[in-house]
Amino acid sequence: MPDPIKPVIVGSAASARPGAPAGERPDADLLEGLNRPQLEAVTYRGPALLIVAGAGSGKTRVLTHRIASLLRTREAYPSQILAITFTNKAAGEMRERVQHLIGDSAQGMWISTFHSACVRILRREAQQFGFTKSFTIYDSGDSRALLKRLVKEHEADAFGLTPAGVQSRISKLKNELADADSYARQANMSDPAERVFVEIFGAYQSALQRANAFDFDDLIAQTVYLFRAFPHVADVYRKRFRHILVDEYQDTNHAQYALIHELTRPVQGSGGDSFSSGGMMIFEPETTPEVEGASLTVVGDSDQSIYAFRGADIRNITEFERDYPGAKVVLLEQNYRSTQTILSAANAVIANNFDRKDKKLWTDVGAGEAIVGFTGYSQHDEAQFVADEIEALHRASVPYSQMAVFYRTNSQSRALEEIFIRAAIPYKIMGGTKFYDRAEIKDALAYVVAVANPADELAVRRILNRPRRGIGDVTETSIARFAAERGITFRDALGHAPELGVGPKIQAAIAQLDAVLTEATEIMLPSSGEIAPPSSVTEGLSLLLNKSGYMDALRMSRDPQDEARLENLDELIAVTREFARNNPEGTILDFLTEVALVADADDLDDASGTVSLMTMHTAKGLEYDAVFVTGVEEDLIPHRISANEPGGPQEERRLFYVALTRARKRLHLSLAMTRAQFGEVSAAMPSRFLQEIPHDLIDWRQSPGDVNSRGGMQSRALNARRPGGGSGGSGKRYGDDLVPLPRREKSGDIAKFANRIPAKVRDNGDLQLAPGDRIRHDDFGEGRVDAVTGEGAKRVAHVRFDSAGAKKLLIKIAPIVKL
DNA sequence: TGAAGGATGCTCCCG
DNA sequence: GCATCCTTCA
Repeated sequence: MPDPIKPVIVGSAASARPGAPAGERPDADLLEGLNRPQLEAVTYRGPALLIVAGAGSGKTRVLTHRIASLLRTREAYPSQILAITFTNKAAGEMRERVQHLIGDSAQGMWISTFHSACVRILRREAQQFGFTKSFTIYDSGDSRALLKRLVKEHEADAFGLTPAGVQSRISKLKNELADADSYARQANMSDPAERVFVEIFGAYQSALQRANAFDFDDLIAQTVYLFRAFPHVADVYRKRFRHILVDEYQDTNHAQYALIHELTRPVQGSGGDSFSSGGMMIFEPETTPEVEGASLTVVGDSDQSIYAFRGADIRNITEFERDYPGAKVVLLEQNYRSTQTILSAANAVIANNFDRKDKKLWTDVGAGEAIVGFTGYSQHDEAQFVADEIEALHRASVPYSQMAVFYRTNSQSRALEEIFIRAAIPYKIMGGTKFYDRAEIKDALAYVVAVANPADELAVRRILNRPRRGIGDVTETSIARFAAERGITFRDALGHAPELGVGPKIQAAIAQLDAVLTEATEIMLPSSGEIAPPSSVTEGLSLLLNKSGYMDALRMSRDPQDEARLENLDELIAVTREFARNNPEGTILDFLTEVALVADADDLDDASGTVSLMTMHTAKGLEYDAVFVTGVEEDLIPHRISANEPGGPQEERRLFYVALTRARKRLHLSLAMTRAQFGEVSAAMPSRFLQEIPHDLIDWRQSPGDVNSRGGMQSRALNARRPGGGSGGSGKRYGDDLVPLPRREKSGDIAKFANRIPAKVRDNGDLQLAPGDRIRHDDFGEGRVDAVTGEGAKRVAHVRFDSAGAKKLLIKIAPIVKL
């Protein structure tokens, strides 16, 4: 069945070019070497296509070949293609691969993330609804800072509202396309905390508007709003994009879903002028002047959905066929990445999720190496093992660049780093402490923003006293008051230093800052109206940093860290030069967009011969010959916080599944028996997920049992039955009581798991539960319902289990029965 | 106004 | 264990 295919025309594909004889398709070379489902995914033509792509099943290949095929057969102009990827990096790679396939004719496609695509649209259309095209993009730090001020002003802490809490609620609401007004209508306004929240939400939104700024969530939500409020604007994009492709569809949230929905709507042909731009499409002249909706291709794998915590809605993919009737579904189940051993382990783990459709990945590359397991006494011990193993593999000529180390939380990287430095292993941390999150970089960018978008008060306030100019709270308030009285912006108030009623020294400082900003504005946004060259970004930034005294202050400082800060600023200047090189037409706005959306400085170069360290989330979409999954412990993976969220444990299992399936040839699983967190050492337990892997797949160099009994190298180890909670009075530091293993019925009994895998998605229908009801859960046992919240498919039962404690469960799919 | 020092709380994941 | 916040004092 997986036999490589000579260009075979599959059904509907032929209709794409009725005249072209089989075998002479212009895209024939693009179809070579594809297996049958892949071929179908590339050549199917129709309004909607869902490609269910298991891990490593070649979906990037399918997507790029599909795009290339559309272009090659002249079914689409490049400008009619919109491809959405999950990260900027993925977008860059996809563009490169398409270009490689069809050459320069790929120019003009939009291949980008949701956020970049929306910024592009908003920059063009912002003036439609009260913004200008030079709007600022607030990252989560910026909105946090703004909310902090608002929470303080509204004295909301008295109601238990924190900036972080408010921020995450607002973010969730925006992902659901709720705004302050619509939320207020259905909120319980008799609750004072709720009332204050609504006030803050409203104030936050109007502050953003005043600052001519969007936060991350707004980029999507406001674009949807724009399309809905101004159909003629939406029509422009509907006519333009005839083929929309979305990768990682399982991780889209409701707002993103709605955006795609808006874009794929048919165009109501109010004006007949529209056909010129879509010239390739042929319409029956006698039918109504309506352009049919764009063709939509989505690719996803519900087993790899790992962003529910930030609003991703797995139903977008599971209900695709309902949303797009007549949609074609193609399943890619052959894995080309991993060995059978790795796949078997991953399959066994994910099979424990009760709310999934069964799907089996297979490969024909053979069993390969056993999975290597290791249990360290401490996280340093574990890190040492990883380092030793990496060295051994390197000596066996596995390049460093083909090895990666994953962990659940960023804080785990520190121990690894320490050991790697000592072992002289070249490594690089992906993500983590972000370059653009550093204070000095944010300061520098705030200077640039103050020039590009003077309405952005937050940015101007940020640089007001950086470097120290003796401008404190008092002065800042008088500037704000002056601005309010005169009805001018905060930025413009800086130009009136003598009228502010402050001391002469401070007047001079303000006037100096104003002069620097004005001078930089002339460079980056010349008043003559001509467009400054991209090199003006470098020029303007250097001027701002030098004439403001920012650089000098760092140079004079005796704080050793300030030297590193100077280097970072040099790095930023280098980034602007690079930007100018890559974007001959780039403006200051393009530059700011790029740095706001490319959050990590890691896109630089991966081929540089270093081991990659990253979180399991960051690992999505990547692959390596050798993978080390570290910290495979309870409370880490699954993470402690996930236990009380509906669907949390399942999401953690999917995350672990994603981590395992990144490995091509070698997989290492490691954990530590003790882990230091918050400065204190505590005992750790092996993750329940370890037990879900068939035991004969793991070769334990040192199993939890070994560490437990201090070297009794019996392989009873992990799988051994534990004496029930017994503490066997050992005085040893790593005695039994420190390392209780998760409860287990019988050693080696995989069969137990088999009956937990239902053939289809579990569905309790509209099971009714009320407070006081008793229920039984497959995993947690019996318990009593305390409350029921939510509506429809999202109803959640708050259950107090007799032994497992309080949990929240999604009533529709939880493995529960009413007693 | 700003430096120093202590108290606090936090950390799960991302564009 | 660390960064950030807050108070205190010069």
